[in-house]
Amino acid sequence: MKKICISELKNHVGESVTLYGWLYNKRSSGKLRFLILRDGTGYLQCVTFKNSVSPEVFEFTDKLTQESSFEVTGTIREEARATGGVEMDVADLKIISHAGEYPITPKEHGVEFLMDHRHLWVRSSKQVAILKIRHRIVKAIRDFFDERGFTLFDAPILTPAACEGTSTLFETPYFDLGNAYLTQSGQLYAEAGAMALGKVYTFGPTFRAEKSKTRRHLTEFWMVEPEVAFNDLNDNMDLAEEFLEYIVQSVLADRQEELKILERDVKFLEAVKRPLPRITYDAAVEILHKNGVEFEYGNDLGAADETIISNQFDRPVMVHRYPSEVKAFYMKRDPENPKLALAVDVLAPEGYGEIIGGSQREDNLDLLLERIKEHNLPEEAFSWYLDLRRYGSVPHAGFGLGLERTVSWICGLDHVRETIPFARMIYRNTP
RNA sequence: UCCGCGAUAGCUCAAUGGUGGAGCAUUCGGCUGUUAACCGAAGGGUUGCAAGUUCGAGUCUUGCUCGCGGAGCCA
Repeated sequence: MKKICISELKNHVGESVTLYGWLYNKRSSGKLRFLILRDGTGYLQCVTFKNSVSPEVFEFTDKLTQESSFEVTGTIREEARATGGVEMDVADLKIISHAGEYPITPKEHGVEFLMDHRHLWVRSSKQVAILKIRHRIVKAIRDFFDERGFTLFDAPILTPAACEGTSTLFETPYFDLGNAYLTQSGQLYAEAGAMALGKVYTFGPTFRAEKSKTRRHLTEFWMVEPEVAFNDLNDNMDLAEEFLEYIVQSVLADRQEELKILERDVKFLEAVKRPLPRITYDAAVEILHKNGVEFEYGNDLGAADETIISNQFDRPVMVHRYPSEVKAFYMKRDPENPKLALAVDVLAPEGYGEIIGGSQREDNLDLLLERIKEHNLPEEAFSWYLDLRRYGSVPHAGFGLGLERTVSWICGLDHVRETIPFARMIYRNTP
């Protein structure tokens, strides 16, 4: 027999069906029991009258504790008073497994307690909604690139050295070859892929051993990084804005119910349409000065600065052409002003900060060698990367989008720890 | 690493230096339409750890541990 789930019930009104799931909540009133069943696809109120079931079944309803698993059979009926629009009149019920006292009650809990019970917290309705939106965003990311002729080009997670040289890396012994490091970016490998396949993207976990302790940071997070041969900075920004529009509009099209559960004000999301505003770093600094911020030209933008800048716009804003000194070694200099890098950061609205960082890459061998020396990076570790400039170097560009920051922004959350099933942070690696 | 805040029942929080309470959860009882249901009752405590001040410390002082928020760094 084909199993039916709660999300399909609108097609089964008037039928008798059997459902499997867990008890989300229960209310009782004399000879009446309201059992809220959840099965991962939705919630259903199962109404049990004492007179319409056997005494044994009615007794079961009192034994069902929160999160007990059970099988329930009954008739599906349209019901305006029910949240999902349908209800079940229970005819039969079997307990699959009785749950002990469940730690997460319908009342409020603190962050520490919930994170300690993350393996159970993911059952809660808001967490389920967030994880479904995360999945939809991941699908949008894959669809977007797949539909545009990109090839998925998986980068290694164990790497011999720093990709960018700046951040701290997680280190692990690697047989007789000394230490290996968990990747902080697949980008350099993606560049090799772009020279082979033209348009590629990497999508996988990324690791930063920085002692960051903010609502925007995880030590393990997912990043998607497209890299395109023959693209310049403008092409890169065109791609980024089309990409962001596609992601947000996909979620709006398919995940309205989940956004409602999260009480997300979708007007901020509906505004995410091309073109996205593009301003230079110089213009961004001007905005800061106009708002009375004492900002020294040449510094990188801080979190508070990003919020002030993004608050000027109703949609994500692209800030491009940063001082090259605050950016990575592989970024190409602006031919019209060598003090600037052909970099672009995309700042999400509502103070969510940087969700994309990208650039046109330095394609000249000699200049790249110079940069590696300036940054005191070990040249031999980058010899394979330099080969990309020795054998048919071309202009190319790409960017990285942080998945969890994007989910956090689209869901309107106040911390990225809820955007991934099991967050890894500086003071937490359990459960 | 630095700055700020915090730790009291299973959970969320109260308690003027003077007998540690409430709501939820649990158990029992009541209710035929509940929406974090409601009403009644019961059980539940080494106040994060260690020392100090005091006749007396959950409360004041010092140290430690753990957590939360922010900065820097970044996606």
